[in-house]
Amino acid sequence: MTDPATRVRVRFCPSPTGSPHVGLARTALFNWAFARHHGGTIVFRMEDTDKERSTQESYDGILDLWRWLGLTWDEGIEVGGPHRPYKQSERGEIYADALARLRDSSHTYECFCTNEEVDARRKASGSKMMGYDGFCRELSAEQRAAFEADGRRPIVRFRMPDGSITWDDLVRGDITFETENVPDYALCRANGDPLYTLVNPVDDALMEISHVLRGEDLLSSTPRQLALFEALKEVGIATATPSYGHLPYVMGQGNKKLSKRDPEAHALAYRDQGFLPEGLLNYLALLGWAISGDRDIFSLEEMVEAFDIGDVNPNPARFDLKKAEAINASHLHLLSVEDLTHRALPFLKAAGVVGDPVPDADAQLLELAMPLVAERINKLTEAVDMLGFLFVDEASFTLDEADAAKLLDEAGRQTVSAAYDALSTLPTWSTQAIDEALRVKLVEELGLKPRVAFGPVRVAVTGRRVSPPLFESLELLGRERGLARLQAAATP
RNA sequence: GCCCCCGUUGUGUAGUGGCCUAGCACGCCGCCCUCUCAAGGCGGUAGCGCCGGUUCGAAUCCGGUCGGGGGUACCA
Repeated sequence: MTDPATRVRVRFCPSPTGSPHVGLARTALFNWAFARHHGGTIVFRMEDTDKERSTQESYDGILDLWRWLGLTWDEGIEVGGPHRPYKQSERGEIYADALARLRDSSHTYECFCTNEEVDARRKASGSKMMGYDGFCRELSAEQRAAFEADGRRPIVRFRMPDGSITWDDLVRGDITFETENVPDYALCRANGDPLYTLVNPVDDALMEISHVLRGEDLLSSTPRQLALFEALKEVGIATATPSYGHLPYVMGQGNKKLSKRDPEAHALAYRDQGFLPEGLLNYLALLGWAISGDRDIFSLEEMVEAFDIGDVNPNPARFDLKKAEAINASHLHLLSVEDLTHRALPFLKAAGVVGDPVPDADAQLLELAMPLVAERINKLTEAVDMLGFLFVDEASFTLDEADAAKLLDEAGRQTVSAAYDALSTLPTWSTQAIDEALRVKLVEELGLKPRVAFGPVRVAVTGRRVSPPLFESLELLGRERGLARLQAAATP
């Protein structure tokens, strides 16, 4: 439970390795909503201590994602603040100092063991414990000298205390580990590089983080960090221990964690597919949280208002693309046509549907056409497929092969030809007039069922079986282009 | 193996001892609407892992069991 007297400070702390995962975005969202709900501060620091795996591309991708989603932060990379720098790769001296203090207070020791030696000892002793066995805890001067003479460079290990460690997890309640099950762990590589195990708690301490909301995958490292915090307080680096809350896993198909290999795991892909940030965010919020029993469409503001970390469900959540799309569609349909047009524009430009900059003629046509598709698209990219036929110049207009093959057979071409006859002398080129003329000719005179009558005409005019409404489309296309397409499709 | 977490329809969830013959949403199926596709409307499908216990009464509390997941790195 959050003590209102505690000022809330949370952090985003991604590692710039690979493309950002939807689980990472979900974690960021919950931190964001939690902090905003409590009027707290959000710190953004980049955990780039793994030089091997960190990339600039990943770093940029993470920032792009946060900006697209609108997950703002108050302190940290790009914006600065009292605890700079906010990239761990630039905080080497801070970690070296922490390490020195921990060593001087005997909370750490140097370890020369190789994994092979640890494994061999475990096998020999028949121990069930998998981690480090504490062999180097109390090394004699002779043993050290022997290792050093052997050319070995030690790593630094944290000396876990005896007893048990319990914390009241914000989403799971009391969790207890016996420290005998938590081996001494590495804080620093043999080459001197500090590890996540050290830098994450040290920075949380120094940046005065009050609440750590993170993935369940980090749950079992919490006792180690809690123990480290005690040591950090002793040596004057930490003043308080943050509260921890472990968010449920985001699972993929079957029962495995959604991995980077799964295409739906990549958060930025949703932007590129034409999801709305509010749509993705809303869906992500549903992965472990609900605003109420009978509603699942809500805005970020509503989420901030209602969010309580204690309501988060600890069960792992399966990522369901269909539901994500449905949620996104609901948000899309909530948009005004102007807003929708504005948002779809980048996709229309990128696909070459409209010019860039947008010519007046394109803008005017778009204003008329967008209302026709607004209700029938679920993602912004679908506007491209729906509207392309209106903007393409006649020379490059093509029919979808499969659709044409299916509907523009001999009978279909005759229907299109009849449609041409009905429209070629139409006095007024309007939706209503086109509607009436085609119905009289095709339905009444030829006796065709409406769906049979209009199918071929639709393909002739829009190029596809799925399109905006036919009569409106014809009106927007204009008499000349509309008739030309009918004529072209009527002849094999 | 050891440690930890989790367990409501296919999926996400609501549910904190009686309002639950378990609600909502997505999905799926059917119908209506209909110029296609959507949207919209209506209806249907399917669930408290299991076994004990506590209680007048349990999805809700307790114990056990089974199942799933994660951790067990000089990754984060």
